[in-house]
Amino acid sequence: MTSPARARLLDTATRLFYAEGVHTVGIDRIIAEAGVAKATFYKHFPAKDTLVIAYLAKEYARQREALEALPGTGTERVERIFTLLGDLSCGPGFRGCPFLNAAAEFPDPEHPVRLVVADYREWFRGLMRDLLERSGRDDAAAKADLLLLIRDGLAVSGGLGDETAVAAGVRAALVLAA
Amino acid sequence: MTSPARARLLDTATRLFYAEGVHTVGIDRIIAEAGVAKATFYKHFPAKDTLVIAYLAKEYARQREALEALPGTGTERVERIFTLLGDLSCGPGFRGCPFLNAAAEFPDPEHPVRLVVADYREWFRGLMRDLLERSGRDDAAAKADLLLLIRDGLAVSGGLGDETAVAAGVRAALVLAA
DNA sequence: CCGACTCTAGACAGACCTGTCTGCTATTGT
DNA sequence: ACAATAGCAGACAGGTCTGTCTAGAGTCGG
Repeated sequence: MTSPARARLLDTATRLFYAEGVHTVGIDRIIAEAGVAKATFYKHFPAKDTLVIAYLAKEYARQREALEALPGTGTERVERIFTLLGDLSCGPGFRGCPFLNAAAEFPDPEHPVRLVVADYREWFRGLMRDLLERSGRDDAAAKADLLLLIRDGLAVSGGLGDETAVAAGVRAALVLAA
Repeated sequence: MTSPARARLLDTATRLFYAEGVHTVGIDRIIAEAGVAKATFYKHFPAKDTLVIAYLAKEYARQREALEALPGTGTERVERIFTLLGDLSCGPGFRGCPFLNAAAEFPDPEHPVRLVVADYREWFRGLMRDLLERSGRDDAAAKADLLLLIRDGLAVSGGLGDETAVAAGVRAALVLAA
């Protein structure tokens, strides 16, 4: 189903979009670094926006798999998730949340890119609420909202190289889940 | 010292940069909406980056004045600040934090734009720490880190139209200050 | 009244952008 | 063997971007 050229395009776009932003990276550069002809690119992706959406959708699926595959149930998994997020946010090559970075470049809230971002956030919020409820926490919905907000803060702080704020956010999330 | 043309340029740039992003708004549009000739623009701002930095510096000064002029001392003012931030984040025309939005468009952490963003965040963190210390809170530094992270989360959530997350963030900040 | 200064209007260069199109080659299924 | 498919290479059009430049109009202090 997925051709090697398409996969190379998506991988290259993922790397460049995340590292340098969506608007600053042009099609020419993506096809050059992917080693793909321009006509081939436009065969697989009718427009650049399509590629951006594919990039975010793939990232969404990747995170979903990663977080849902973590061991533990209920708040135990919440703790694992935030510990992992904190480590990633301080790790090399971290440049913030791909969804938040993309949203900052697409001001129109009705744009498909923004809809993927909204989907991602709703999924994360629901995951938090389910895990909290599974451990019998009251106010699971409100706590899930706060965990989502802390997640955003971790991504921002990590992307700006503020490791002490990341540590504070992880601690707060662990307290909230405990 | 500041000419009317320069002020008009900066005001127009502030409006457009905040509403639509830095890279998507071109010089031509700014000078057209400001009613200023191109040569005049390049006389006041040698390059577009200069205008971006002036935009952020002015926003920095504006927020600094606004928050430092709020009544109350210590944690009382922290509470006022986060209540205000929460209201603004849910208000009309809110499109996220101008510093975080700009940072997302400038990946190089050494870029002058990023340095202004870092300055702003350090000021906010220091303000929080001072206010907490003034009220005799222990772990003022750690709490200030968390308040900064919550501030980031408020801006992100508000910018994405997530009012419930904003409310959760404000509640958490008030609890933290109490 | 004059020289310095600020501003307007807009042409222009050079680069870069997206997206289309034409040829050509290699592979693969029937 | 042959047709269909996938891909490569690159020219091209039409637009937008930043930044420079020319030419002239208005203003104000001395």
